[in-house]
Amino acid sequence: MSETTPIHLPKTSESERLKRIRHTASHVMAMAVQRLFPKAKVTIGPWIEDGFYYDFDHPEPFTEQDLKAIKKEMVKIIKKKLPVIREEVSREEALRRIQALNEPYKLEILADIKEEPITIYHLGDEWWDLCAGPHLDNVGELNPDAIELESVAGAYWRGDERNPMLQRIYGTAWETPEQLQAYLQRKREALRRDHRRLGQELDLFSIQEEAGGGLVFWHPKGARMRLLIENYWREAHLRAGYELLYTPHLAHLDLWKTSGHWDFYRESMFDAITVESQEYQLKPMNCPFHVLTYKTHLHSYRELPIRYAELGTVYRYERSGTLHGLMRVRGFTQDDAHIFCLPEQVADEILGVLNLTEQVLSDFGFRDYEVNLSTRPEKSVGSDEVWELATNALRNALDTKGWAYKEDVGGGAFYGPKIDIKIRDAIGRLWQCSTVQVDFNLPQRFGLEYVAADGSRQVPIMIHRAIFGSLERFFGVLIEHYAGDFPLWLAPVQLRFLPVGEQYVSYAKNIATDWQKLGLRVEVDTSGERLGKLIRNAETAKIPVMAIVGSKEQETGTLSIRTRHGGDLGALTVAEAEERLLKAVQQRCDF
RNA sequence: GCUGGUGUAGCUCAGCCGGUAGAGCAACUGACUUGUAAUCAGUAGGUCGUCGGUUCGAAUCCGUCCACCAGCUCCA
Repeated sequence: MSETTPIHLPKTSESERLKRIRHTASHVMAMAVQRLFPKAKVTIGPWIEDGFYYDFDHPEPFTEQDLKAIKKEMVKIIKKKLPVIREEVSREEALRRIQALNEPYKLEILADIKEEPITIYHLGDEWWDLCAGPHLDNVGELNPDAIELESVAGAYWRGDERNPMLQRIYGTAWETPEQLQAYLQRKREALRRDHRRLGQELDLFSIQEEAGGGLVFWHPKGARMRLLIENYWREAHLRAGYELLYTPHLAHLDLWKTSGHWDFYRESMFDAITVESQEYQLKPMNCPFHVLTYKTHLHSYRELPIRYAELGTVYRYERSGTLHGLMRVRGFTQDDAHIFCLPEQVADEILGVLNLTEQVLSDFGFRDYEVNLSTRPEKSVGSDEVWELATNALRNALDTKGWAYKEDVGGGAFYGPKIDIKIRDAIGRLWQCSTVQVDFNLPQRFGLEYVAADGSRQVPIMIHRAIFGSLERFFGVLIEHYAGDFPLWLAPVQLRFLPVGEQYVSYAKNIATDWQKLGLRVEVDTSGERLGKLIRNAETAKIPVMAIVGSKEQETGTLSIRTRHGGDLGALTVAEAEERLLKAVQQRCDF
């Protein structure tokens, strides 16, 4: 693939200077807004990793034009070089001053501040805000050419949808104009890689209004890639000691009541379907089906661990506003697996999952991860001891694996703690894909058991895990990671023959037919265009290898090879080209 | 679901204050006989997202619903 040099830009949290710049910029923006729109009430305006925002309560929506005017006003304020002055006041004094300004949201914020004295930051003597800081010493330190107001969006007061909707203005501010340009360049790069755009351009998939939002159609080229991904996955799992299952897409609603999903997950489930006065539920998860499969036999401790894997398609209700290309959909296929094991096997099994995950992800080009361990949430089932045991098992596996991780307290599933693995893509973005969860809940609910060495019946421990997470999302991430420029082994079309004239089409077709039989994905361009156009078309289709055929090639039994990244490689015999192709595919490297 | 924006040909988009649609690319046809990122000419292609309203007349104004986009909220 092409080596896109990652642009290194500090995040706010990594830079004390940026924190000050963005905090101050946010206040300057708020001041500018209130000068232009006296009806605007201020709320909060923190820094975020790439910039800052400020939420306003204002009766009319802000427009793009308004943003330009606000930026202009900010520049005026910056040019005044107003000093930023910190003042400490008593709670009473702060209250008095806020009331004088008639800022209701500030009153609420004040009520939430526990400490005293209250800190206030003044911009000269023209404007002030409650704020903990830190700030620049003077607004004149802001560089107007390193600031940009980006967008307006709705946001609930205090992030609660029962509260009034405010208007949030997003902005970004940097130390230098060069940094701002690099940031904007990174945004353009993300846009270039957008899987929704590439999915259409490369004809990989579609989501159609006629069918409904969040429902994915895999087109022939996308389907070829999915098949490759699935085949890889099945082989890897069979080698790792998993058994493969296929289970139905729906089941009696009662099954979901037994599993607990009806109680804990109903808001994400489609409504039940009534058939012959019985209620059926489209599955939002595969676990109960794997549990039922386990239950079809009485198992001995000698059989454990049992590892069931399935590419299981699930349907989840997602609110319409949250759908997003392949990343957030209503129907998707999980690469799901459930491991039933003995308590003493848990640590090893989790380690095995982490090893398999690393192998699979790295084969797809992802070698950089961010790992989170999520602990017990408020809404959950099971005893404290059981949670403790499960959480420790995950911790131990991570320690053995030697992976650094962060703990997300309260971020676990309702039925157990989990490890989440985010993968870092070519431009440094993180994507949630893999997950490993210990589940002490479902086995109990379904009365799972095995016969122990002493003949007693015991409850097995269940581990739930996915590596890709969802094939749809993983495909989306792959598209963005490679910018549609897939490695040879994954490319939907690996090679295209470009005949210089129509009389060479049959020569190309003969080789193409042979190569197809070897499992290579090749095609012949029969459009009859000139070579320049044929190359251009192959390039825009991001086909990794081109084989040019004309009189020279036909006479000598050769192919002139041009690769997408290596340019013209000159003539190779058909046999040489074939060998190199097969080898490159097998080794998952470039031609 | 909420706030704001958007929806015109397969794709990207133009179409002012209302007078029943246009470009480029793609597609198709023909000519050109072509050698490493765009040959030329022609043809065809649209209930202007949906349904309703205002009007003599609606792509254009109003309402509704749907979808998408930026966020919020949610997210096993």
